[in-house]
Amino acid sequence: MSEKTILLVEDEPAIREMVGFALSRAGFRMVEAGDANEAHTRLAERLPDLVVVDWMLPGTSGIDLARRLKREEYTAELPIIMLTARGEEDDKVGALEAGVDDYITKPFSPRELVARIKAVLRRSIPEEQSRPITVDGLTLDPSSHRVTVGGEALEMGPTEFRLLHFFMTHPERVYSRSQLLDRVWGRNTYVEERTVDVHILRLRKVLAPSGCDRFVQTVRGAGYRFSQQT
Amino acid sequence: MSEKTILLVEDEPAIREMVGFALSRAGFRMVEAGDANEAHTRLAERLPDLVVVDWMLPGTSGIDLARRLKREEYTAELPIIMLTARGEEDDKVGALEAGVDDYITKPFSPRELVARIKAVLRRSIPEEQSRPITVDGLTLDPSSHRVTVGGEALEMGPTEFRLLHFFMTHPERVYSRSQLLDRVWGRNTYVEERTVDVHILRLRKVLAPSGCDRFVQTVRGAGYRFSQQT
DNA sequence: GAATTTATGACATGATGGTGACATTGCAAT
DNA sequence: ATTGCAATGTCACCATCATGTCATAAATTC
Repeated sequence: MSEKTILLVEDEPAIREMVGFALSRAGFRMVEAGDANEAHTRLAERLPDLVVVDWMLPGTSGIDLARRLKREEYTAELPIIMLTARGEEDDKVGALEAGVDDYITKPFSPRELVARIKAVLRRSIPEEQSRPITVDGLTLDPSSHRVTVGGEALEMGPTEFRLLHFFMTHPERVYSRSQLLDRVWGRNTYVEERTVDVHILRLRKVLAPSGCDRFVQTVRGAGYRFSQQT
Repeated sequence: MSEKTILLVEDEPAIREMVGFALSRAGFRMVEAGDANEAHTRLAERLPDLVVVDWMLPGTSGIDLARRLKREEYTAELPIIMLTARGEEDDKVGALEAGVDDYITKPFSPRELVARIKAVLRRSIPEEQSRPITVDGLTLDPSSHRVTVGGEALEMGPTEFRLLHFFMTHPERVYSRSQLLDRVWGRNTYVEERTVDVHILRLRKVLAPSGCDRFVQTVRGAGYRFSQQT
């Protein structure tokens, strides 16, 4: 089994260190973020297998972060474990509403956290998100965050990766620029529609040498489409 | 794209003016209401594309208004953006519970409001109902925005596509040029009736190689018809 | 054959998408 | 701090495409 990646969103360095130690000893790779903003940056770069979020965070609270993650298509399936303060019943209710998979009450032992992580990972179907997708030689593997064509790896930016990922999981269908912004960039981002063009261009440039750019098709007046047919 | 109408429910004239200016500059039409009652009157007259409601209103509060709108079938699908006071966490929770689509914390910049409005409008575009339609080998698939005959893709302009789409969903019936203009071009477009002829011609040219142009029939003195029969 | 209606080719104009360049930002290495 | 770098969003410019209109040819009706 490949090494699982855990994203820890926690502002206290002491807890970060403790959890980090426990996770690495348990064979997990850990990515850290000090607040919700940083968490989004990390998520855009590479999707972890699970997120551990502290309830109390500077700026956007952990619960808001969790809600946002569940709302975005790209991160909706991501399991979340929340760290809550002792005995805050309200927290639990809120957390469950936000679609959190499990929560741990502070103070907790590293051992318990690891156990819960394993339990959540076990029950969440890893296939759904991380199975590689192949279209006519072009393979995208979400778990290793890699795109290959004929064994050759392709280099691209995070946004292009997410764009291609979305396309390959939703082929043979036109998406307007607006829809792509919603579903690839996220609902709370406000960027120009034409920005989509530029990223389509960048994606095509990467795919061009292998000829796979033929899958990324312009539908004039409607948007873009990922299709195997000409 | 047609001009979108925004209903602003806000009691403070200063904010009304500011928002009004920002909206008109962004190409929106704005309708104003000072309280919940007035809002209902405006809604009865004409349904806007989106409602912006202040949390604090004289009489019925904004949150109650939002709840009411979501409860009524006529307005249930209407996107709502709520203006909340600074940092009132309770507001956010209540707003989300009431089915509000987004909320902005005062003070806000007009620019941000416009951005949010656009984002909400973007996401609330209903998924176009889209089952592929086939008539004797000729298939039109709205979701992939593609026309094929015997697996072979046909290329055509957006207007021809819409025209064919309309025809295939309304077969065996004659439509006059003005009816076609209304239903394919839109109610408030002003083009020559003869223009229809030209697009019929263009559509036929695309369909001709496969012989499918036989479906597009001229009914002299009446208009055009899409029919499987000769 | 004259009148009416439709088909068709050509064309100006506007809309749309592709593309290179650039400013900005955040991060990593120095 | 400073520098370098990669990613990203925005813009301006250009090529191409789509559209509406017209003039004229062809077809149909009387």
